[in-house]
Amino acid sequence: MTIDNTNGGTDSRSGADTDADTDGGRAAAKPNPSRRSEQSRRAILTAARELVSELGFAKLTIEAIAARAGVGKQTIYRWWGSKGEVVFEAFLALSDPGEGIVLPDTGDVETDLKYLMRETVAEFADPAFEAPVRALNAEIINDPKLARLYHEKMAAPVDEAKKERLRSAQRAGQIAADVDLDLALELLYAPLYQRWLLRSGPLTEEYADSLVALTLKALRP
Amino acid sequence: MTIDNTNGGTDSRSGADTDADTDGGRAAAKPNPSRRSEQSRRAILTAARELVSELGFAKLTIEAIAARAGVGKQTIYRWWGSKGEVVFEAFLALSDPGEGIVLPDTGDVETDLKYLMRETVAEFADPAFEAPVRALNAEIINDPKLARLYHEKMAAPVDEAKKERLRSAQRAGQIAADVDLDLALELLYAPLYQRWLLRSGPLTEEYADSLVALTLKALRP
Amino acid sequence: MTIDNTNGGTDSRSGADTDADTDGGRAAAKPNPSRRSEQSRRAILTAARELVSELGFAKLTIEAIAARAGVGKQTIYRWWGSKGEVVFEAFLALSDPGEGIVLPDTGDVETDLKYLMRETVAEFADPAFEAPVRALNAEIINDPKLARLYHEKMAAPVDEAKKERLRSAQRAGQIAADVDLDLALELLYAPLYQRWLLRSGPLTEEYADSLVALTLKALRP
Amino acid sequence: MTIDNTNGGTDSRSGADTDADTDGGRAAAKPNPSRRSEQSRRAILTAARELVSELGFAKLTIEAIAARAGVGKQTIYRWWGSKGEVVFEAFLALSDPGEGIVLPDTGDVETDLKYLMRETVAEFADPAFEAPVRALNAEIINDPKLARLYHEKMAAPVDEAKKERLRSAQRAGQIAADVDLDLALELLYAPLYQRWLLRSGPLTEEYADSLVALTLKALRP
DNA sequence: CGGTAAACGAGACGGTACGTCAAGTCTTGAT
DNA sequence: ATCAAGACTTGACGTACCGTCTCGTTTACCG
Repeated sequence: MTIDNTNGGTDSRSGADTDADTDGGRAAAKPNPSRRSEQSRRAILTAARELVSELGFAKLTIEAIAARAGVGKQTIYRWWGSKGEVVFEAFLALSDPGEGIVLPDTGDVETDLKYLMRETVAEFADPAFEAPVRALNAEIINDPKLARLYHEKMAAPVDEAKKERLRSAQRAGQIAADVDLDLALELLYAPLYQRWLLRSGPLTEEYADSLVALTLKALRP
Repeated sequence: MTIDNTNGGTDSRSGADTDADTDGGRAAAKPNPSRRSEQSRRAILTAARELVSELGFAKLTIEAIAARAGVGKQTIYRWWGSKGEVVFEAFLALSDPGEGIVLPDTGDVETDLKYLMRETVAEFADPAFEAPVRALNAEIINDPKLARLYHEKMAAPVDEAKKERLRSAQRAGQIAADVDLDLALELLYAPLYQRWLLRSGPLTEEYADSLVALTLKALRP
Repeated sequence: MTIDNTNGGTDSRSGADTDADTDGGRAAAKPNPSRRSEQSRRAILTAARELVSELGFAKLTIEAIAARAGVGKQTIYRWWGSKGEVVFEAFLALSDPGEGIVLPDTGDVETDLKYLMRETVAEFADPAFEAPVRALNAEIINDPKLARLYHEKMAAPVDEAKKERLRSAQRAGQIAADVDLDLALELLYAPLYQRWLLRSGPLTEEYADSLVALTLKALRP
Repeated sequence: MTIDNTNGGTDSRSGADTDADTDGGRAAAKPNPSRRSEQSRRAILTAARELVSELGFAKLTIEAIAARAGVGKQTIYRWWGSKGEVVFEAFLALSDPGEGIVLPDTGDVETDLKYLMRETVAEFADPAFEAPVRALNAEIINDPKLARLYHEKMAAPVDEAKKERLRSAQRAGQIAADVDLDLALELLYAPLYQRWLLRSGPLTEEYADSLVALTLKALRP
């Protein structure tokens, strides 16, 4: 984890709105982040992570998080705006890779993509991954703010690494130079993700291979 | 979301299920579907539909449905196993097209697909469509049973129509004959759906066009 | 203290009130007393009585009453407006003597009053009596509604019995015929009650005797 | 209500107490009264007084006092043991007459007492007097320590002045020489006080007059 | 007269209880 | 027997204060 600044990351109030926040007269209190207990923060995040795995997101309660963390409920409400935010930050802390992500590059884009996609299929089959990620996605559907955070903090770094691999393929002449890489990524991953998330079909390695093959046909120069 | 009730299924209308069930000694009640009040059923479904649009799924309550429908809570619990089931059946009743769906076929698959995709983009931008469909998808994520029902009752017929159009394109030599049409459909729709559902990017007509163009490149003979 | 319910009183059993209340439009719910659970009511009252004795009124909580009574909090909030009302009704149920109170009448008013007053002194010294009655009085000070109820339901019958004894003394020529009996009663009891309630002095049998002697001097024909 | 704090008393000014206390090893802090901020003390007392009038004692909170006084909560907890103590000292500071109280003495005890009692009746009717005094009395009921303090610091001086007037009447032969003046005072005031405090009856000037007349009958030589 | 320990304002903390809401179950007439 | 109505137990909600515990920041005493 990178050294934290005052903001701390998930702070919901620093939302999309332009936080000039001169506070013309709002009654709401503004907790001072510099006095925040790092110990409590970590205990809450840990408890949240554990409980999501144990109960699933829907059955998770703020009270249970507070109890497990040995923390007053107010300490949660003071720093997070919803159950979703807590859980999201818990995931964020977990998944934070620290530095850059580098994907394998054997020189053959098809080989590498098939490897990546098979890996993703395997990951989706892991029950420890399943519950929390489903929970997060279900929340994202109904919470634009969370969606934005998710894409900024969690998806973007990974996507950037994948696009870097595609750029390398472009340089190698394996993919057309004028292809929109964002679109290309969606073509590759969205079908897979959707099958898993919405259970619209079986997820096998063969499926992953077919998907890569078909997509690469579209991307070829 | 909850495991299940005695009924064993969401579809309350399929009374002819496996209801041989002479019940050897279980204490649980077995409501007799033949005595069911059709009027109450419709009032509940209508109330559910209205309330999902007004409040969203998360803020929808069984009590509110019962109140709006002028119905006792027990009448809902008697025939449905969860909030999700009620709402799903409400959608189902709404979207039921009765008979087959036929998509336009001008002879040029690119034209037709672009039209279809632009139409989908427009539909996704309609607020009246937004709330309930997001709600349904959020539930599907965490409820395999609901997912199965959704794909069987709602998605399948539409998908079949789309595949029929692709088959027509295959016959016209515009799409390779050996393409897996399910996969093709996913390539086309999953990126669009994901952008909307998970808010991973802007949804424009240009995007739809690019998506069709790129996908068709993959499908070409 | 609390606003009020339509009933306007603590005694929930007196359904025959003046309940003209056609309800012009208030949104508040009106629970139907005929469906009330007598078992829960009694459990609540019993728990309240016990807990006041154990903890005192100030440390008594609605939650504790509900827990001890094996009852949901809502069931308390549904039928009573405040902690004070519950406790008051608990006392009321306890102290209800059913029928009329008759005080001893030896023919000599001084003897009888001294006996009565000494009895009162003894009662005040009983710890089981102390906590709840202090609690009730403390509430009465700040709650006019409760005060009215107290005087109507609990004090009035006892006072009437005492006045009857004084009337007997008037007939016997031991007390002036034109004395205001309410005032006489206050002269007798208020000093004693105040010493106990506000702890303004020691409560002894000698004090009771002196008080009776002095008061009777004032009441003599 | 709570037993006590280290300080041992409500009167924070009596710094010279039993403060030999060299403290052999207790960990508890001993705030040094000489460093106490007189400004904060006054702000707290003022805030307490205002807030009791505005909200009543029950709804008064330490936090509100601290906020209104512009003071940290700890500053209150450092010097007082309970809400009751703060409020009591606030009253005490208010009512402190500085020096001795002298009551009118026209030579006729009945005239003077009726005047005094009517004045008391008027005082009781003043809403500014009502809230805080009721609050104080309600606390006294459940707090022996507060009761003792009240009688010592607030009641005693006034009672002494009244007894002085009665002594004067004894000297003038208007009251029997052997009358217990404490008892006499109670006979006079307790009925009035009780009517007001427990709302047991209307408080009028006529009532005050009758009370004086009847009591004097008991006190006559 | 400058250093230092206290008291101070502020407010975050672990808690308890509040009064409300809804869940799902159970009971009572009415149809 | 199902229905509308709604009281019931349960449990979580989000809020208000509790009394304790740091935080810097004055303040006043003492060396």
